[in-house]
Amino acid sequence: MKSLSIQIEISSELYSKNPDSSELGRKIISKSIELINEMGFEVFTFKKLGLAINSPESSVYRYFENKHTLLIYLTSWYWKWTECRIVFATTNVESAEERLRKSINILTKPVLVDNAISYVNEVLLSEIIFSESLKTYHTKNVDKENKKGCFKAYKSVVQRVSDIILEISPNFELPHMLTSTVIEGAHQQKYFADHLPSLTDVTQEKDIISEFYTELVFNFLKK
Amino acid sequence: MKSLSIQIEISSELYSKNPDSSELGRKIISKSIELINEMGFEVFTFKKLGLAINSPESSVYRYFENKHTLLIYLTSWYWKWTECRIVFATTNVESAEERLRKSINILTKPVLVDNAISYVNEVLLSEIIFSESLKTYHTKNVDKENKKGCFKAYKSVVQRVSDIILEISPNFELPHMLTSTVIEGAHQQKYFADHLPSLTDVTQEKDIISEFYTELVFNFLKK
DNA sequence: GCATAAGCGATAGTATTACTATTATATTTG
DNA sequence: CAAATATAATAGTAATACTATCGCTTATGC
Repeated sequence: MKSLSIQIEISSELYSKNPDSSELGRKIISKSIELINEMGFEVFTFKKLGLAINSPESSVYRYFENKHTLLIYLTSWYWKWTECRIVFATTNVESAEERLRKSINILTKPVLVDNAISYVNEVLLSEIIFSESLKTYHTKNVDKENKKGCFKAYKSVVQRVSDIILEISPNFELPHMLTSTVIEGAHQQKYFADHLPSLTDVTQEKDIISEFYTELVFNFLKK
Repeated sequence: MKSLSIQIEISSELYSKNPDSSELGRKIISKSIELINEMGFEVFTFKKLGLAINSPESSVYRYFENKHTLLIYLTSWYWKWTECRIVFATTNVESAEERLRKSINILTKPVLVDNAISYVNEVLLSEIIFSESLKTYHTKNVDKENKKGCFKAYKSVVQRVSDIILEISPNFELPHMLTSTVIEGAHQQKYFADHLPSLTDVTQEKDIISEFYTELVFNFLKK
C-alpha cells in the first residue's frame, strides 16, 4: 500500500515567499534542515546556506526575512506534522488513557524513520526541534512574534493533548502546564543526556525519558 | 539580629579577573544584572555596560572574555547562593519529605526580597535566571564549557536535591531527571505565563507553579 | 507571439557586534 | 619613591546580518 502523503500547509505569515512553491524554496528548506543539524543554529547563516545550494544569500532573503524566521517556519512545520501524527494515532481509539499514552509517546521520542517522500527530512527536523526549538521563542521578540501567530502550531498540539487530559480528569485545572512540562522536559532531558549527563539519569537507553514522563503524567492524574 | 552575610566564592575558571576584587569589578556585576534584566541578554552588550558604568568596553573585557562568560558567572553565583539557601532551610529538619518540600519551594519561586547587603541584587538576578539561564548551556560551546566546570554550581544543587529524593525513595532511579524537570519546568512555566500564556494555565497567582511541581514530585514518589 | 512582470544570480555596500591593540595616565604595592 | 598594575581613551578588525542594484532568464497574460 502506498503511504498517504500529507501536505503540510504553513501560514503565509511565516515566510516572505512560500518555499513550497519553487524548486529554490524547497532546496532552502531541505538544505537548511541538514545544515542546522550539522553545525547548530547559531553557527548556521544564510551565507553558508547560499553557498551550499549555489545561490546567493540575497535569494534566500526573498523567502525568509532572517534565519530566525526560517527556524520558526521549520518548527511550525514540525508541530503541524506532529499534530497529524497524533490525530492518526488516536482516531478510533476509544480509551482516553490510551490516546494520552500514544500522544505522550509521539511527543517525547525523537523521530527515527524518514518517510523519504517529501523534501523534508523528518528525522533531522525532529533532532533540530529537540535541541533548538527553545530558540524560537526565547528571544527579545517573543511577544511580537506571538501576536503574529508564530507559535500557533505548537499551541494547537498542546491544546489537543490538554483536551485528552481533561477527558480523563475533567476537574484538573492545569492541563496545559502538564502538557508543556512533558514536551519541553523530554526535549531538555535528551539534551542533558547528550551534553550535561549529571543533570539527568539517562545514558544510552533514551526510551527511559518517554517512560518517565508517561508515568509522571499518569501518576499525577490518578491521585 | 544582624543577618549573616555570606560570601559567595566563584571558581576562578569563570572570570579573567575576579570582579569581587575591585570597585570596577563589583560595578560590572551589579550594573550588568540591572541591564540584562531591563533589556534582555541578547540586547545587552559590553559597550552598553561600559557606557552605563562610565568605563570603556575594553575594561570590562579584562574581567570577562565575553558576555556569555559573564552570564555563566552570574548563574553560578545564583546557584551557589541557592545551594546556601537550601542548606539553611533544611538543616535540622528531620523529615526528608519536609526538606524536599522546602527545597522545591526555593527552586520554583522567584526571589522576592533583596537582602540589600551585597552589590548583587538577588531579586533581579533571580529574574534573570528564570528567563535567561537556558542560554548559559544552550550554545555551540556547551561541551567545552562543561569540561571547564561552568555548570558545577547548578549540578551541585541538582545533586543535593536528588540526594533528598533518594532518602525518601531509595530505589528510585531517576532523581536527577525529576529534579531538573522541576527546576527547568518552573522557569519555563513562568516564562510561558509572561509571554505564551496558552502554553500554561497560570495567570496572576504564580505560586500555582510551585504547588504544581511539589504535587508532581510527591505523587510520583508515593506510587 | 509578444510585452510585461517576476524570479534569480552576481556583486557591492552598510551598520552593528564582538572583540583586539595601543598608549598614556592613574593607582597601588613593595 | 620606583616598579608594577589597573584603567581610560581611542582606534581598528573580522564577521554577521542584512539591503540595494542590475542584468538576465523565464514564466504569464492577452
